Amino acid sequence: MDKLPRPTDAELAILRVLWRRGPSTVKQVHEELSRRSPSVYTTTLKLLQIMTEKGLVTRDESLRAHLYTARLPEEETQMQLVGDLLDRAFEGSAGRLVMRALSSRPASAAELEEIRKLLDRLEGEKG
Amino acid sequence: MDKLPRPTDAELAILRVLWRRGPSTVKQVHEELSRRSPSVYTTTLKLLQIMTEKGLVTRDESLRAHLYTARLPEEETQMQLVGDLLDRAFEGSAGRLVMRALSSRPASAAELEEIRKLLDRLEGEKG
DNA sequence: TGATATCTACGAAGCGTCTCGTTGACAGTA
DNA sequence: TACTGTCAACGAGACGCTTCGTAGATATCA
Repeated sequence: MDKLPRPTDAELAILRVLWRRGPSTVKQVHEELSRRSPSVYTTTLKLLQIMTEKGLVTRDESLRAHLYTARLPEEETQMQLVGDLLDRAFEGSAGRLVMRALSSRPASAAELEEIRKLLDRLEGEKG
Repeated sequence: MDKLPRPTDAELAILRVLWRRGPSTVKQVHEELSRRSPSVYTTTLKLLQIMTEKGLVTRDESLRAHLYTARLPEEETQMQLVGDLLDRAFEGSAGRLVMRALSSRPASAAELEEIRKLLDRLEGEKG
């Protein structure tokens, strides 16, 4: 039953807050978001309601201030988003996406090392 | 003057056709798209008109059947899209995006090798 | 010339996203 | 009880995306 829709930009911003903070009230999410760009409380509320309908978040109504939680962990959503972009713009080729990512942004030496290890592991599997 | 907007899904599908075929008429783009999912000619036309307004494509009107061309090459658009995703879902960390991409889709041995070479080059630059 | 095919242009409609104002429920406090 | 603050719910409006129907211009051909 569970094909969750791709989150929109505004929804993703909310998910980032929920991943960082864990279960949060509308007020908490709103304060976090308003720190970067001021907005109105009810906008955040409305988005969380829509996200609940879509299944992107779950809601605990046992307290007066409802608690919202991201339904999928950050890693899973990231994989979904990357897979999506892969199909839409890279004809499914992960290799080319990686090339573009590494060319467009510098990665730290530690990250590069980690990627190298992942490559070793992947090539080992094929081996 | 040139901050082009991020192309939508339908727009990206059209851009893919233009990158593959080069300058094309509405009819050619539409036939290519309809192969995968049937649609109406004027839908493709309307999208190309909007994309012209946005600057995503340019139009050569010298012939009766106008010729549309992608304004940016595929590589550049791909870098823009990856950078966008990086900011929206990976807090700017290219390393983590690469990890997710490689974990979520198998890459060919040749691609892995190419990535390895890129890593060598990048680490060489850092010295 | 007149009929037909091929194009572009235009506008509207359905839908989703995002924002915001208003209302009403509920708790705490004087 | 009355006042105040906090919260969710609801609905409307603006905008963008996508689709499509229709109209009008232009070429082709009998």
